Amino acid sequence: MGKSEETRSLIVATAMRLFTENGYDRTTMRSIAAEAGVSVGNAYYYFSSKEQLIQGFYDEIAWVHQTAARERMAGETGFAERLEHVLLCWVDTAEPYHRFGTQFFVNAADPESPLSPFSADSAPARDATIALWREVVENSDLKVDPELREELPELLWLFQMGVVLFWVHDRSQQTKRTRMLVRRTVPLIARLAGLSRLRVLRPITRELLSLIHDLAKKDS
Amino acid sequence: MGKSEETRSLIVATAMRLFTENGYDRTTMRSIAAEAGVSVGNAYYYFSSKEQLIQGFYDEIAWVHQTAARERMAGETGFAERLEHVLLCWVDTAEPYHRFGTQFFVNAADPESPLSPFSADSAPARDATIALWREVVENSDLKVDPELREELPELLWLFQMGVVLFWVHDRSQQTKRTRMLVRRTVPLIARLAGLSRLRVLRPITRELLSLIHDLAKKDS
DNA sequence: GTCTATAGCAAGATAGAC
DNA sequence: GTCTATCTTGCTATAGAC
Repeated sequence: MGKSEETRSLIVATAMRLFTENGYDRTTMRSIAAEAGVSVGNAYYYFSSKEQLIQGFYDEIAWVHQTAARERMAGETGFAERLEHVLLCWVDTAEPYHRFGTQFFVNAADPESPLSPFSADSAPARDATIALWREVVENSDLKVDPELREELPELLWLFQMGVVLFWVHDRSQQTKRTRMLVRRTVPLIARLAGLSRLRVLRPITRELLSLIHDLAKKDS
Repeated sequence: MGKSEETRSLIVATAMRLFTENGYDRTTMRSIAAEAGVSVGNAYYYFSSKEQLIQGFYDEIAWVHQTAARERMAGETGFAERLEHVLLCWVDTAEPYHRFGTQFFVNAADPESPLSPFSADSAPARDATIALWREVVENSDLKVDPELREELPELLWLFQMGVVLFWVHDRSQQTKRTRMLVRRTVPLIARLAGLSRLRVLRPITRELLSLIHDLAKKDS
């Protein structure tokens, strides 16, 4: 690891520590620089803004979650069970950062921000997560409309974003409410996915898939 | 209108203009004050922060939307039609502010912020909007499980928040994509609501209602 | 209670020297 | 790559006019 890399990661690590200790807003660039033993200008040499420091945090949490989730659902074939494992695993992984994590995800809500989960910059992280969801579906015993099956990983990623949004607003102890949300919506989703082939629901399923397809088009 | 009211609305109007022209971030309190011909101190006398200026914007847009929406769905009894009217009416009302509106809704995403649609400060505006949704349901010909009917206004408000979230990220011309989303999800929602009494879906409906009920509890 | 003027702080960000 | 000095801007404080 060159000097450059070293300074960079020193700054990130210091920032993460101060963020967890004092919160995002109350942690100043000055204090990060001072604590890391570098100048403010140097910190800005590596990170073009305070927000940019957050990307490092995202990548790490995503990485930890994916490894833990794969381990946790290994051997399990029930779709609902796999779904629940992955989501609860995320809640567990993110738990220590909940206090200041909210600040982070607020910044991520800005569509212009490279930190947005929908942004081009987030594409690698997003794709990696969707790949995880594809594994959830493919190695499960789920019986579902083949076309829906194809779209399911992306839809589950979207649902995960919804869970994150709920989690951000969750003020209960140990984010119990988010856990409840997960535990009780997961069976509903699994049930609905299974029912999607039913005669009465078939047209709704098709129209939903067609809509998603049309919305995904880059033009229009 | 007294002098106080006049100054207040002058400041809001100026701020709105500058926000639309230059964006939220690039508009400084100094420039707002200068352009409105008041001192910075005076601006802060009326609005405790730059964010606070946004609340005025919210209130105005909500007011305009509600009046226009009531007019637009008057006489219409079809549930899906009424739903579509109200949502498309919102998209129309918000259209001129889309460019900088995103900046606003980002601030609103902060759960700690009084600007959050879930905050206590937003309760009056939220209740007014939910009341509008209650009218949508009640004066329609919708046949639906009575318990679901009771919760429907709040659920529709939540759906509206989802539409807003989509709208914020919508970069298409005249927010065509959001309009498409509305036009095509509305029939699905109406259909699903109607089907909620079906034997296969009944348990799902009940469980969903029970979950919402439990999540709404303040404790836990 | 409404408003001006001005000085100043804190903190994010930048310029330019080395 | 790194630093010091400086700028910008949200926000506060004060003192006083009407």
